[in-house]
Amino acid sequence: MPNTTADDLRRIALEQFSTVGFAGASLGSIAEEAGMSKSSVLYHYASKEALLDAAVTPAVEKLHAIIDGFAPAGEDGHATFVAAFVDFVLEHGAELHIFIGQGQALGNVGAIGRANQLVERLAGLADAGIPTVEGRVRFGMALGGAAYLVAATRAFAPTTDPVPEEEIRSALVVSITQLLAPIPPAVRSAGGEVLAVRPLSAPSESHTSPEPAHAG
Amino acid sequence: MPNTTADDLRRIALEQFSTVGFAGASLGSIAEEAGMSKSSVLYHYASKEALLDAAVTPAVEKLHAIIDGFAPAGEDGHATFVAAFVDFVLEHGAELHIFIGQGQALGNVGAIGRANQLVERLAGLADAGIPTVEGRVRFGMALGGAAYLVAATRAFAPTTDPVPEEEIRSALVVSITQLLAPIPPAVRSAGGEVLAVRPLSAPSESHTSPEPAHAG
DNA sequence: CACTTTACTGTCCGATCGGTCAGGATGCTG
DNA sequence: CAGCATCCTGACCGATCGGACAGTAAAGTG
Repeated sequence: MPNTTADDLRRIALEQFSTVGFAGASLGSIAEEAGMSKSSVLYHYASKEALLDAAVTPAVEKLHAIIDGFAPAGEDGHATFVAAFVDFVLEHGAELHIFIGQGQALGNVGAIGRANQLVERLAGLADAGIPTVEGRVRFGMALGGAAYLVAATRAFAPTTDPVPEEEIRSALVVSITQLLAPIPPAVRSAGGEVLAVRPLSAPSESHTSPEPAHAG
Repeated sequence: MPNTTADDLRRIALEQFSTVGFAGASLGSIAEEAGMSKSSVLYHYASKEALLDAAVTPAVEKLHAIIDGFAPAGEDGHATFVAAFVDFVLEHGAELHIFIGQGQALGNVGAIGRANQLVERLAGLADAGIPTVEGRVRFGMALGGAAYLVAATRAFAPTTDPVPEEEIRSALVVSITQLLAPIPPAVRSAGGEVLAVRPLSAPSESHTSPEPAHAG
């Protein structure tokens, strides 16, 4: 039953919080877009913060599951993790935009605080599992870059002509996988030049397949 | 003369706009941190928006110069551009955080509107100069990822132990350069697997040098 | 000295915000 | 029918915000 009034409000609030910020969006504007009064919004959600929490919680839980799935790294070269993460980014660009831009200021809101912890945990996993600073930078660039790319695409979408999502998805999977693949020190010159990276360990079908991988 | 009251205000405002958002920061809180009254802030800057504009303008102009320098792509494989961009990202993380998180909502403010145009122009250059969607995704991931990485590092800095900036700088330069280097279709398998990337064209000293490249 | 400029302040104002509250309409249930 | 829960509303309140304005203290400047 995803078509209730409460879900409409969550959806609308999510978009407004993402575009104009939590402080910038007002209960009145959310109510207006939903075609109801401010009082009605406060009937469904006890407060503005409760609305934000509800709007963001599903994405946070999904992200939690994805990061849980990251721990056993190895075997398939993060292929499952990357696919799940890319799907997540493509589906929850608005929430990511909120985490990135306002996570610091809104950390006292339950779900956002949890999202911050997830980011820190992911950073901790990277610190523990990736020996070099360059590797960790690549890790952060890959994940953060994907998040930013989707957020920016959302922001500037009306200007540029649309690119099929599947194409973006596979490009993201390929690029992230490449960035996550460790660079063997042997193939780097003394000056630090990257001379080669090892081939992707993911099978060629993995980023050609039209169906997304589901994480939750 | 960068130590005037007006510059203090710009600095304080920039940090608050970045962390709690433009709508979330108040002239009162900025005045308080500056040790003066709200009226005094409005004496130096005609309005809150004017303060934002002044706080962000130097970074926008620097970014403008950097992007101008991108147009003649080729020769050194974007090495100059990448070095300048990385320096910019490291120096102006707060402004980038504002552009990323609030550029959409604050586009009516002059400098931020110009920043948005710069992003669109950069995207346009990528669209025109990079034939494949994957290449454009890599381009966006490289630049956006670097920006996000620095912004996130700023946000979560107090938790993690500091990494020398030079190390991050060189890692960013290496990774971005690699992402910007086109993937010759020849060395890719039929399934799309990346089998190799061409070596960096930048000399090995370029990302080992302790002095940053200056763009303006 | 008088005069002007610079830097700054307290007070006030209208607007907007999040949130409370009492009540209206509708529909289900006995 | 009465009784009750669900959904929604307008009116209202205190707080906060950006900003206008008159005025003041200090520092030049003739």
